[in-house]
Order: sequence, then structure tokens, then C-alpha cells
Amino acid sequence: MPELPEVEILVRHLRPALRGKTIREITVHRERVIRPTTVRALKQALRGATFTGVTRRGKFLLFALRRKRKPFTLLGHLGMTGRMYLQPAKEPPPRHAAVVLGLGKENFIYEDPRYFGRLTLDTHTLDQLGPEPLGKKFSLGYFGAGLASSSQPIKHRLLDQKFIAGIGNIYASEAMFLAGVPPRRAGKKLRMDYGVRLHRAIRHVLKEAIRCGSTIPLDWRGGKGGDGLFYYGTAPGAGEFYEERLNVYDKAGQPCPVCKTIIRRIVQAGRSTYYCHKCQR
DNA sequence: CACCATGTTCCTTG
DNA sequence: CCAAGGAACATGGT
Repeated sequence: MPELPEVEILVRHLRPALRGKTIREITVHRERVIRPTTVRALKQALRGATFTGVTRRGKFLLFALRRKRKPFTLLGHLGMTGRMYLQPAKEPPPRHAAVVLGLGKENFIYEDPRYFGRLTLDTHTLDQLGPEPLGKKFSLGYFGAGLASSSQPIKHRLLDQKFIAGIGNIYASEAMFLAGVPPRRAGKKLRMDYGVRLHRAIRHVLKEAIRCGSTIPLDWRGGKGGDGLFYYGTAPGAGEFYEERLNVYDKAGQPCPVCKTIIRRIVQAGRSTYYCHKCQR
């Protein structure tokens, strides 16, 4: 589920749910998700620490904590299949629980069937992230210069987290469609008027996804009477959102919603790109 | 069995 | 040093 909008929605739910809660127990089921932090170091840092806030940077979650008056950050990433949520401590952790933090009556669960995500004390990777696409530093000038200096295909550029933090495979295709930009065009060969359109489209698709609570099917199951417990995952009845909101992603073989041309799927840098050959040229 | 998957990181080659 | 391409990671869905 996780691109920038999904992480943003998750952060907004986790922030009030975690604030003020103290970690009493730490269980690491998969050491690879905490690397390079060791189990010993993680336990030493987290035991007795209290959550003071949750923020986002690109697709990363930043858990602000304080222990013995000293503030520090725990960094989270959902990879492809990660989920983070609270559940009653009496319920058994899910099959693919990677890390479980005991908070008293509740457990903070980080589960991830593929274990591609992270929950670590090492925040070094944040230094390399580019600007937030919805922030001030992602200016038209920055974006235009970043494209003009690159011979890489536009699609490839959009996924480069050092250039822009938070765009993933779904919203890259969607933004290019809205802007009428051909995915294989080299950055430096894109006409500036299309650069302007793409810049606007990126912000638009991300904002819309956030506004909808996400374009991807997901649902928050409030516990009994909205007590802060919730569930991050697919919603049985959310299919309609998905169909309506996404124009091209995963729509190969289906008609373009604008011109009815059949949507194509190509592979770039080992990943699928979906586009309308007629609208994007 | 085959192929695909919302992401990052590492390694090789040029 | 950089860029490009591919594999690896690990599991589940179709």
C-alpha cells in the first residue's frame, strides 16, 4: 500500500494513537528489518521510551521518542507489503509479524510478509532524500532543472528518491498520464510546457490520494467505538474507489478513460509502466 | 508451473 | 567518480 499518500494517512492515524505511550517490551521476529541496528541496541534504546510524535519523510515514518529526557528517532519503512497498527495485547500477533512493541494494553505491530521494510534506529538514509513533492522546495525551477540535466527516461526520474521523495510506481504512471507525458522520453528532451504540466500533475495526484484517504483500497477499522485501535489493509468494499480513481495503473488492455485507446504496459528499469500511447506523446 | 506485485539496496559492467 | 542494468530480498495472489 505504501507510497507517499498511504504513508501520510498512516502517520495521521498513528500519531494520536501512539502519543504518550511507553514501550515496555520489544520482540524482534525478523532481525533483517531492523538492520543495521542490533536486537540488543534496539531493546536498550526502546525499553522505557515514550512516543512523542509521528511524522513522515517521503515514504519513511519517523517515530519521535523520548527516554530519560533524551529525544531520539525510530525510522520506519513499509517496503512493499508492510503494515503498522495497534491491536489489543491479548490478541496473537499476525503470522508475519516482524517487530512487536508492547505498550501495555496494546501492541504496536509491524508486520510484513516480504520483510522488505524497516524499523530501525539508523536514520542515515534520510540524508539522501530529495525534497517533499508537496513542499516548498519542490519548486518548478528545481523540477525543471532536474529533468533538463538528465538523459534518463522521465519515469525513471520520478522514482528516484534522491530527486523527489515519495513518488512510487503507481503515482508515477498516474501523474504522467494526467500531464500527457510519454514515460520513455528523456528528461532533457521534455518540452518545458510539459514539465510544468507534470509538476502540477504530481502534486495533484498525491494531494487527491491523500484527500481520499488513499486511492489504493485500504480501510481503517476503528476498534470498539473509535478507541484508537485500527487496521491498515484492504477494504472489502473499496474496489470502486480503486476503479474510479486510477486512470492507467494496472489497466493494460483496457480503454483509456479519455480517448478509448488501449492502455499499454511496458517495463522500465524492471518495473511496469502503464500509459496511453495516444494521450502521452 | 509461470508470472506478477505499492520498494530499496547491492553488485557488476561499462 | 558516475550511469545503467540486473539480481537479491521473501511471500502471496492470480
